[in-house]
Amino acid sequence: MLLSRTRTSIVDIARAAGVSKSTVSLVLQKSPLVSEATREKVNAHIKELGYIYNRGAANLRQSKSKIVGIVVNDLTNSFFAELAVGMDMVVQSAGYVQFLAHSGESVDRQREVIASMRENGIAGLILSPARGTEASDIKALVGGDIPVVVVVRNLPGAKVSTLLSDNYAGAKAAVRHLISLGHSRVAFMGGFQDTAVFGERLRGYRDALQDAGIAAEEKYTIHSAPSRAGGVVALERLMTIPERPTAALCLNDAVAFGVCDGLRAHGLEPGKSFAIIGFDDVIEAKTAVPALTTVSVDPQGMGQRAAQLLLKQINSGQRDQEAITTSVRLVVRQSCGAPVKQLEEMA
Amino acid sequence: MLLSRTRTSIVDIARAAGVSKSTVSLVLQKSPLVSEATREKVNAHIKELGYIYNRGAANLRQSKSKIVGIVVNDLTNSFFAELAVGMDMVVQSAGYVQFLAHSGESVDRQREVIASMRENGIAGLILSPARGTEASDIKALVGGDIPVVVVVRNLPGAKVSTLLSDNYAGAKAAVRHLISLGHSRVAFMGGFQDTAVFGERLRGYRDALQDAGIAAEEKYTIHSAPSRAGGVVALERLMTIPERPTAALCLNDAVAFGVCDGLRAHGLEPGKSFAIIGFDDVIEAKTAVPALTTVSVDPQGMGQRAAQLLLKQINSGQRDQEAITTSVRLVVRQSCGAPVKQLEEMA
DNA sequence: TGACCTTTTTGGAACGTTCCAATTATATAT
DNA sequence: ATATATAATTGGAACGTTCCAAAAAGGTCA
Repeated sequence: MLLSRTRTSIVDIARAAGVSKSTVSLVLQKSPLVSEATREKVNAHIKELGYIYNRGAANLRQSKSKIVGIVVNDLTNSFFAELAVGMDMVVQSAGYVQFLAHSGESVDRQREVIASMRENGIAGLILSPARGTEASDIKALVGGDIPVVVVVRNLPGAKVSTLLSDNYAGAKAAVRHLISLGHSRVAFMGGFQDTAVFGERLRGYRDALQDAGIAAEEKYTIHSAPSRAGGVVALERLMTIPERPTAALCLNDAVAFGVCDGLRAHGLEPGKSFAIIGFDDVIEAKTAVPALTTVSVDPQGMGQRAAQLLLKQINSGQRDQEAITTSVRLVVRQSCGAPVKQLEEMA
Repeated sequence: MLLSRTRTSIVDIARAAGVSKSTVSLVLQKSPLVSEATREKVNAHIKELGYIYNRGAANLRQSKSKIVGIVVNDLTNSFFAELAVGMDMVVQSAGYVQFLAHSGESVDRQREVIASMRENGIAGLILSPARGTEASDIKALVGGDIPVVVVVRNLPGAKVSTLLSDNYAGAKAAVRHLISLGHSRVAFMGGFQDTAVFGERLRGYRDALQDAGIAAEEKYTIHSAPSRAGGVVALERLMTIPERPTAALCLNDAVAFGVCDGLRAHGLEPGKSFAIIGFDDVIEAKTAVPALTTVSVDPQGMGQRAAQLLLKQINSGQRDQEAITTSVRLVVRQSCGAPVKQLEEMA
């Protein structure tokens, strides 16, 4: 708990170098006011005494900080881990540090950790909200005092900036591609219906079918946990329905992998017996066998943009909300790939 | 950058409640010295004015903090992400917050971020070192001022506490199991030889062979990046060698999955045509097809233990180093599973 | 030399808290 | 009522910085 017996401060250096603490402060700030000679002398003593700048004291004096808070709903999901890494990159390069915490989809935990971050003086917050977060929750936590950027999951009604991927367009493009390959019985697999992401992707899926004059069968939409295990479960469900689909758009890549697992367990070959498209383009997507056709979201790039947006707002002091949707693109690989004739035969 | 026009402080509350700032401070600390009546009065004003405790100011006064630093070499690797989540859990529950950063295996970045954390007043540090980190590096950064716990990767010579998994025993058990299934040509796949983890697991692999009276063939040790993509590459290499092995212990699960991918690309069936054992037991291991036999390390539990160890040292002020190795266990699933006779035929 | 300008340096107040010693209020015993 | 113990409250210094106004140190020029 003790930070040190009492760590060496600016006045220790001042005393050692025979100058005033103000001068040492100026040296630390690389002010041009101080003469070359004293600057060197002071720097020598700084090095010698192993001085460590106390940014907390400076923050107190200046009523500002170079700390941002990042709260992510699930760090064990590699999509969000990549997102966090992207943020980390730009935050670090800007000379800031981050409190980075994992809410584990718990709004309680999220509330606590945001409160704690605020007490510790963050200058801004990036939030990938836990499932079930209300717009009013964050208003209560950060009442417009600091800029907030909400990413990935929309929080309708919250007076904050948002950075979302274009879920609707991505899903639509994916399903259009499946249709162009000749599929007409296309499922939408995975996810819980209470999330905004699910809703947007489902809408894209439906509209693509409708545009092609295909009626969207209710039974072809199969809910499950948005995870690999959930994908396995969803596939089991799918196998039981009559007029079984020949292709599926999955809520995300994790579900898609689970569906692949499930197909194999049934002796079916993903990409040959059944066409699959994922969503997110996690790193494993391209090395998996078969390589996963998916909608690429570039989570790392998204994290970078989110952090840039936040830093911009911090530095400009501007608090007006900005809503950005980042474009996505369909990456065609093997999992959707076989000629459709063959698929029809096997179904 | 601005934390607020000037956020409401303890004296604002004091003024509003008609008491002294000292009293407000006592209320905040839940001191029994203050009477019930004034406590309620003060708390009411705290709520009304939307007061936010300034922990930075308190830290300054007390020369201590409730912040820990966590630096992880690669957050996009789900093993390390789980590790971080484990730490997050106990850190948060203890009322601390964490600076959590990703070094991306760069020692430069690692150095910078640790320096930055120190300036921001961390009370302790947990480090999963970037590849190539020297013991002297961390001595330079934290000269015994604060407790440090090094996890996962050993840093021989560093005067810090360490928490490592029992790589040697795990690898040995895995190979012993393969031998008991009848395999005699066993490969060790993946990883770079300059890391401590690689060395320890390799040693376990060799000793298990030796104990069984099998000579360890040099050519059966195949280096590659410790990733899924690396596993694919390693398998390609393996396919070219004469007297091809019938089984392999992989450096970690990521490599093992890559090897599975590679086998499939060659029309071979992991677990049937070739036995595979991974290391780490990441979440996907049990849902993959075939389910991966692996050495379970429980990264989340390890993260928890690491955080507990650090907090203990912070609170006790003790700085003597403690070296813990956490035990591991072999989890037998399908990927190593088929009867050996069949494997021999196919090889 | 003194007057003036420029370059460097410097005390001291302030940021929001804690903590100590000292003070004031309240209760209890005589 | 006074004395005394106990409970509750308080002012002010301190933590390590920054920043302002002001002072000191050098130069230049008449």
